[in-house]
Amino acid sequence: MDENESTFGLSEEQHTNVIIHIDIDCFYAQVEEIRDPTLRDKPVGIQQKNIVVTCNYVARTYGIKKLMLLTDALRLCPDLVLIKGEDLTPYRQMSNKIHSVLLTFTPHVEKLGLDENFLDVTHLVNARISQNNGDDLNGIIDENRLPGCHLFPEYETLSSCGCGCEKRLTYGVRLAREIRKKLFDELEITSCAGIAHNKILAKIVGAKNKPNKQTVLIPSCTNDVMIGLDSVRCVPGIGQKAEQLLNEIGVRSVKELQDMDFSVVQKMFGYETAIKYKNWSFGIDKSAVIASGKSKSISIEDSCRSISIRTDVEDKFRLLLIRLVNQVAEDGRIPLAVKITVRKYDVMKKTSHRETKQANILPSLFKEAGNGKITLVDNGQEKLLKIVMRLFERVVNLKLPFNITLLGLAFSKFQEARTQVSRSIANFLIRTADLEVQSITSLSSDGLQSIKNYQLRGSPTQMDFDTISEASHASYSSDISESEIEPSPKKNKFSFSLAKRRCLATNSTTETASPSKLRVAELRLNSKESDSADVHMQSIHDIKSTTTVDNVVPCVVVPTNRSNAASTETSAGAAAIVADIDTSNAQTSSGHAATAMHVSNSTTFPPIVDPEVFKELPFDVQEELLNQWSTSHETTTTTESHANVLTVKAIPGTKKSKNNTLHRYFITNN
DNA sequence: CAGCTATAG
DNA sequence: ATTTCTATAGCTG
Repeated sequence: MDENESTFGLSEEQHTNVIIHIDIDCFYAQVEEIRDPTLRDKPVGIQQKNIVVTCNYVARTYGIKKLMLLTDALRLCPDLVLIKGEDLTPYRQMSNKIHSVLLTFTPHVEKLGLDENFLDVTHLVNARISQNNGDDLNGIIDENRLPGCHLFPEYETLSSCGCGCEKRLTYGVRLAREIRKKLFDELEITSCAGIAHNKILAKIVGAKNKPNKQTVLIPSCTNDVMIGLDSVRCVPGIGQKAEQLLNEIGVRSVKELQDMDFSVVQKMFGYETAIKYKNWSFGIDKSAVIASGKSKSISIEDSCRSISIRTDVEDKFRLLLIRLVNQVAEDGRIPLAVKITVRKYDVMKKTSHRETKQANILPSLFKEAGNGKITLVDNGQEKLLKIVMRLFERVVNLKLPFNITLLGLAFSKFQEARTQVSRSIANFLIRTADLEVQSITSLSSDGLQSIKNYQLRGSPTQMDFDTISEASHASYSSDISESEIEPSPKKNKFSFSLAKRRCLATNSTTETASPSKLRVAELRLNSKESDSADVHMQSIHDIKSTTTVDNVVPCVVVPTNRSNAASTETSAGAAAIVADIDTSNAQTSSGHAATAMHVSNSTTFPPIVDPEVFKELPFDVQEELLNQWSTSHETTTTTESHANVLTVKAIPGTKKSKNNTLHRYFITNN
């Protein structure tokens, strides 16, 4: 079979899904018009620096376009009302409200920027079809005989492909109307919608009729839409670079991309990208609507003419930091990394070059502020600013002249705020266990997040949770001024091997009887697999598929996503692990502190918990902890320790032991 | 992992 | 004169 036909050919894709793309009309301008309704009949431009980034439709009648220079815009329209829009806070807030409204229809809502969303309404449509069997529908044409409702192509009398897509899309059209109506009724927001059987087509077709209109694509006319696009650049996902490359070999239209030899596309972009581009050119898009979760980073940046002295840099960073911390405070999660962005002035006509540096930061810089929000601790701002300036000095040599045209700050690696329980876990662990494990963060009941965040941080002393990170850090870093920066990954790796060596040594000499002195440093469980050989991360998937090692494998207890019934319906994996533990060993002199064990029937403890300590806790705390553990512990592994940690037999059953990266880690380190 | 690029709004 | 302010995914070392 010809690959071109089978993989990229026309009418390859099924029409079984119904996707709605929602695009808010002139988003920034609408937000401003809602704040000040007198703006509605005036030309309004949103200004960032000396650019009019967007404008309302009145302004567009003057010929004002997005990203137009301020001077050009004013020349076209001297009466243009300009609104400063450099701070995106009001737009972000409205964007969140919009997202919330959309979520009342379906959880399958994917954000694209502040003003666009994809909704996968397939399940809603199917539910309606099965409920009333389509009896209340007269078909897609009738459904579109309402103002603002369009077909693409407009003249088309529906030529059904016989797959039932007409009925599905008819309900999709109706849903889109309901969605847009709700946005208007509740938020006074007008929007455009595109309805189609995949994301790319929904987006493209939704732009056919604007503003405050909606358009549904007749699936059999997919190729008409694609061929009708002005250039390959109009295909969402094909950006400037790809367009330029394609133009260089004479490919400008979508049709020309369709007709390109696949091998040529592959040579230019690689196999995966070539497949995507080829498919897109035919209007085929197999990507799913991915529900947008919380943001993975929160950033802020400010461009400027030129900053050439250190104090100006520091002042700018301080202002950025204050604004950024406010955003993070609202978010409620605690960032574990900070990143700076610097754009140096250069006569580089190339891409506006940005340099970034990031450092890990300690969660103790933040504290809870109640109502799910957080704030900086008392001296947190100065400490952060110090870190930021140190990062800056890694980018810019202050002894040489410099010229900065943009500064940016970002927080990332978010962790759920410390809860009462995790605090108490940390506290009793620290005070009681001679095990030198200092903090366990985020043992929330949110399973997935727990997996990502569950980490054992190395730290040398027993102290109170809140002060420990600073003190602990002193031992990692010889540089005092760096004391708020978390050990970098390299340092972590370093300290880990150090710790390992130390515990081995300890072990073989005097302290054999005190195995819990093991320092577990920076054993992070990441949710993504990494293939690099020296990686010391272990994804939960790896662990789940960990198996079959015929001998003994090092393990660490990890939490995982579980239902609340976990204590009774213990998974096979967890049961196997617990059962395989040498319990006599566990309860006696060595290794008990790091051993998973049973308490009262089938409840499992994390290995680091001393049951004696546990019994001392208030009953409600006990209960909460047990509940959390039962919902979050499914699979079990433990660090190898040649005596410090009890070794546990691997889970028998699955077959991918070679892909066990944790296992590999120990092998490469031994 | 950190840092950079491409993409999108 | 590809500029503004963000956010994400993917590549590379």
